[in-house]
Amino acid sequence: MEQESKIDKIFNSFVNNNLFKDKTVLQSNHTPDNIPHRDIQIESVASILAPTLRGEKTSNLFVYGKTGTGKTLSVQRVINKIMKKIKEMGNDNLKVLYVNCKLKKVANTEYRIIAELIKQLKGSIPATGLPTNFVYSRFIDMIDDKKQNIILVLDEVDQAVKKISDNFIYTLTRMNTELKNAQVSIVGISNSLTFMDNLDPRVRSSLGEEELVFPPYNALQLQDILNERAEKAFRENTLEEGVIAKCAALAAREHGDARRALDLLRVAGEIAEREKNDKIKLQHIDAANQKIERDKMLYIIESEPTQFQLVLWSIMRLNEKETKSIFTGDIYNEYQKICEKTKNEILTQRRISDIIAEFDMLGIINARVISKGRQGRTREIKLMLAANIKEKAKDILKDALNL
DNA sequence: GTCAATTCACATGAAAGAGACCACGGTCTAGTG
DNA sequence: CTAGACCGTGGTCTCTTTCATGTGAATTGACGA
Repeated sequence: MEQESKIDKIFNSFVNNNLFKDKTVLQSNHTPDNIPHRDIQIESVASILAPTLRGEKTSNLFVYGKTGTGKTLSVQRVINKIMKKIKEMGNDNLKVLYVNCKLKKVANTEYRIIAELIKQLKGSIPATGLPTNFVYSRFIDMIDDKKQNIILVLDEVDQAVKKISDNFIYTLTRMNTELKNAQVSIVGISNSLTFMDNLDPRVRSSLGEEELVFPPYNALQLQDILNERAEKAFRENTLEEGVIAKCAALAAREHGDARRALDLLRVAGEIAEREKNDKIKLQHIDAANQKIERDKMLYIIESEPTQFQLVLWSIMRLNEKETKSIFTGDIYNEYQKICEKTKNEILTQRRISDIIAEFDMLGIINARVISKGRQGRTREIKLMLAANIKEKAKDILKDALNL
């Protein structure tokens, strides 16, 4: 991995000999040496997790913050430091297990989360086919075979809880009572600030022994971050005046998402490069902003299952025909017609209702539940795709559905 | 005109089924010594 | 005798159906002024 990134570095600097010096610095998997404006948070995390150095159990920690506020990065930084320190001190009674609950393949269900944990302990467990309790006890056996401390980092727990239910966290927090030798501390990381509120009180009290909030970056802080990275990423004098400020301003509007800011800068660079410009200009940022939005949407649409695409196609057709609002019933009728034409199986209205709700979540449509009095209750739906995306999306759907 | 009851067209929830996937253990078969 | 092929059983996982319940305001119809 590390070798590969080095090779990338070389290739990047030779092949595109104009703007980028090292594009990897701007990519989302890059781990910077320095995390600006997060000193307080990092210190807090460090002081909370410090007892592990003496082999004590730490309080469970819960970290909130919107995407791109450096939560994962900061926690990982502290943990790396701890591991290093532990190694210096010469004991190996500490293990850190990190699971990202958002990654579908890795951890979409209780079973898979535990399976992933076991895998990280160098154990092997089949991807499916075993009873969940069995996997649980296997995990407990594995960590309880000697006296040791386990730090369990659950990234994006809110996703897992939404998918599974909160009693799996409860089980995890309760695990200590079953363990004779080992001790487990849990670090939960969540994007949602309200996540804790609708949690079982038992879970809340045990998981939230310590809480830490990562506030969004403001535009100035984002500028610092961007400046630092841009220096490594680009050759000298490739940034036009105000480019960084603009990136920062745009990203600050998106709840201070640093990852977004870096993406903007990188994509802007790529666009400028493709245009054979020797400088990144302000207009490239705008183009990048649009492109990111557009690519994201199109990618989502493309990778959606057939039934979802059929529903979206129905919505788009209605959107063209009708100038008035669209309602669930209209969509279902249109959808049925299209299914018959394309010889697809017709799902029930109940299901379509859920699919529509999911499109709403994705931001492709905007659905509002309204009551039309005697005409019943329904969703009022608006397509939220910009005109240039719409055309492209239509092509994708036509292609995917053989229309 | 006013007020409460009614009613529509879905929303929203819970539970359960279908079918794909997989592990495990047992049985069968063919190849080996 | 043993390795591998081939079941049957029992588990998970995702998508879906079925059944049940909820809901907000336009409409209705009774009522009184």
